[in-house]
Amino acid sequence: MALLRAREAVMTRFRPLLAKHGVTEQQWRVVRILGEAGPLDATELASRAAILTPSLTRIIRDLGERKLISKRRNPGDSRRLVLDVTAKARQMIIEMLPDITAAYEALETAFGAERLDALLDTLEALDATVPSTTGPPSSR
Amino acid sequence: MALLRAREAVMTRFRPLLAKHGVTEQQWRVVRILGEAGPLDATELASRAAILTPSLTRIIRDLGERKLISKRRNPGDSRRLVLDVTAKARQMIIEMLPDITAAYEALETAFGAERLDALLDTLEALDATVPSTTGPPSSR
DNA sequence: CCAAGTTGATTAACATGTTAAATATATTGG
DNA sequence: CCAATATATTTAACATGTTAATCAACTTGG
Repeated sequence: MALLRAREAVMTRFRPLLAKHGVTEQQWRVVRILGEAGPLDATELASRAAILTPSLTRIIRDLGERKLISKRRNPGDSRRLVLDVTAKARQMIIEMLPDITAAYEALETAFGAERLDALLDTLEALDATVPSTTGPPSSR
Repeated sequence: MALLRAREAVMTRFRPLLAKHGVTEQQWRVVRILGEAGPLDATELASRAAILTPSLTRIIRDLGERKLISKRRNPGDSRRLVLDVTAKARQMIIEMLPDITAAYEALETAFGAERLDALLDTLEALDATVPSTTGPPSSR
C-alpha cells in the first residue's frame, strides 16, 4: 500500500504533463524507451517498460495508428516484432522533455536528490528479492 | 518505474495467496480494512484503500453479491453509503491470515525487517510531498 | 527430415485505473 | 423558504492489468 500511494504521489506530478501531450503514462514509457534504446523487440520493450505483453499489443496498435512507432518483422526470426520510434515521435519527445525535466527537478527539490537516489537503490534491492522479475533466469 | 517494479515484486508474493481464496488484491484491501476499521463510509474506505470511487462502486457491487460486505444508507445523510464486512468475510479473513502473515514474514526475512521499516517511512515522506493525497486539506 | 516441445505475439475475458459527466441529497446565502 | 452551490455516489467511456488460451514460427531429439 505504501508503494502504491508513493507511486500515485509521483504520478500526480507527471500525469498532467503527459495528458497535455495526448499520451498516457504507459504510452510515454514505450515512446521514451524506444527513443533511447533504438529498435527493440516487443518482448524486450515490454520488459524494460514493465508492461505486460497483452497491454503492449494494444499500445503498439494504437501508437502505430498514430504514426508514433514503426513495426516490422525480424528477418531472422519472423515471430519477433521489431519496434522503433518515428520522426514524429522524436519531435514529440523533444517538445515534452523540458516539462518532464522540470517536474523531475521539482520532485528532487521537494524530496531531496540524495534521498531520492537512496530510495531508488532500496527499491531495486526490493525488486531483486523476487526471482525472475527482470533479467535472465539464473538456473530455472 | 522503480516504484512500479518494486510493487510488482511485492505483489508477486501475495497475489497467488489471494487468488487461492478467490479475491483480487483490491477486494482484499476492502475486506481487510473494513474488518479492521469497522463500518466505514464509501469515501473514507476509498481513501484508506487507495482505490478510486468508480472502482470502489464496482468492487462493492461484486462483494455485496457475494455476501462479503453489507451496505446501508447513513440515516443522518442518505447520500452516504455505510459499508461493513459480513460474518462470512470475517471467516474468510481468519482463513487467509496465516498465509498472508507467512508471506509478509518471508518478505521481512528476504529484505530485512529494519530496512523494510525504513523504506516505509521514506515512502510516506514521498507521499507527503504532494498535496491532497491523503489526510484533510491543510488550508485549501 | 519431422513430430514434439518451446518461444513470441496475439486474442479473450474479466477487473481495475482514470477522467468526465450525471444523479441524488445536503448545505447555504439571500 | 429556496435557488445556487457543494458533496457523495454512480455511470460512462476508454486504457491498462491480469490470467489463460490460441496461433504461428522456431528449435530440437530421434
